[in-house]
Amino acid sequence: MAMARWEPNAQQRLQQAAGALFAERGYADVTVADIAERAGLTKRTFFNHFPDKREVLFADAAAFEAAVLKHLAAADPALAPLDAAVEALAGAGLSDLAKYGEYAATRRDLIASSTELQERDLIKTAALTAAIAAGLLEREAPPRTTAFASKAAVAVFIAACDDWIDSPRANLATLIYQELAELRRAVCGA
Amino acid sequence: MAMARWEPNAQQRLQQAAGALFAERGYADVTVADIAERAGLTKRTFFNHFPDKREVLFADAAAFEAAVLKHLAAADPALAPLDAAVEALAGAGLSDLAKYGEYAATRRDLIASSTELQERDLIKTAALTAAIAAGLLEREAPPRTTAFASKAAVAVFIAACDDWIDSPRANLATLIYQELAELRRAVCGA
DNA sequence: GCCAGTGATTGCACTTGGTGTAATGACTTC
DNA sequence: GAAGTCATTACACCAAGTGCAATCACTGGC
Repeated sequence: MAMARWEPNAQQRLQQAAGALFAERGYADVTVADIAERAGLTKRTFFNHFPDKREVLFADAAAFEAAVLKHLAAADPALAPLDAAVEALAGAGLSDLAKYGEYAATRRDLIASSTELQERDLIKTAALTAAIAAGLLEREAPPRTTAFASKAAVAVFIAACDDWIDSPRANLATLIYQELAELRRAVCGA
Repeated sequence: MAMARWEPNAQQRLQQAAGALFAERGYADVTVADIAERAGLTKRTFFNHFPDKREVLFADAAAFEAAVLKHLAAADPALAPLDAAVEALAGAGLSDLAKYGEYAATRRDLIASSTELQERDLIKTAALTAAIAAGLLEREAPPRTTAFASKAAVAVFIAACDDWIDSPRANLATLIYQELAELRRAVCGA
């Protein structure tokens, strides 16, 4: 309250405060009031910016989804649905995910520590999958194909991201195509 | 082993009360106190039987998972991981899912109406997927293969269940293998 | 400089989900 | 009939989330 009440980046400040507090005490032992207080705001203001406590960790998922859709629309029309989806994810991941840097591992561990956060994570990737499926529909692919292809692409992407977090020196695109090969082996025989 | 203490089926009564109330007024407009009252119990007792409000709709997921694992352990060791997983899901689904009958559609619509319930549904299928992956590991399959094969099998099973709900006269096993063929087409080329 | 307007922030009261703890009730066993 | 067990209950409590009205900071017109 001693500070000026009108600092410009409320949303971002809340995200940073939440990230710091979660890293210190864990997700469950941090209250929304705590987060707001560290950001110099109030609980009520937190809920003006985020619909619930979990969402503060998933705010940029929408931007990533938009990036994937943009890459998907720009992908070579000759590509098969699965390949187009994988390429779109790779393209968006290379630019969008690189900035996460070392924070990615912390974030992954944090999500893994709370079933609440896992649930939110799952529904976010489900939304991404559905968006990709819709994007594939624009490419004259049959609905069932889009459903399976989008799910497969996202599964490959997530597996590759996990690989990348464990060894960040590797090239994400390379990891993605390795996992894609693994998927094809698992699904269509050795 | 006292069988009849008070009314013996508190858990079941709570599930039925919840199902009825959710069908009447929707998930969001029913409170836990409402459910408990209709079952002749208290809010506190509800939370003695279910860890939270959503879980009352997913109580039998554990039994289904156990059934799948049993079928998986009994599957032909010569089968490829994906085929073994699909067969296990088909076997468990045929016996366990048939008694849902017409309630299956209501339940699906209810879950579709609430993001809270979708999240819980997603984490339950994720748990099932992980269990299947662990079961496949027992069959000397490499870890990455088990991850992708279990995810693919569950995706196929869910797609087939959706088909079955829309046309319950069809044979679930047939639908499953049709969707499996669709998946292979989507992942490994036309 | 004064005044109205806009939008972010806040205070407050309230509902609901969920938990810890101690007490009560019903039923079994000795 | 006393002791013991276990489900149920009462009660108090915290945290998430919402609706609503009141501020606050800053904008522009005058």
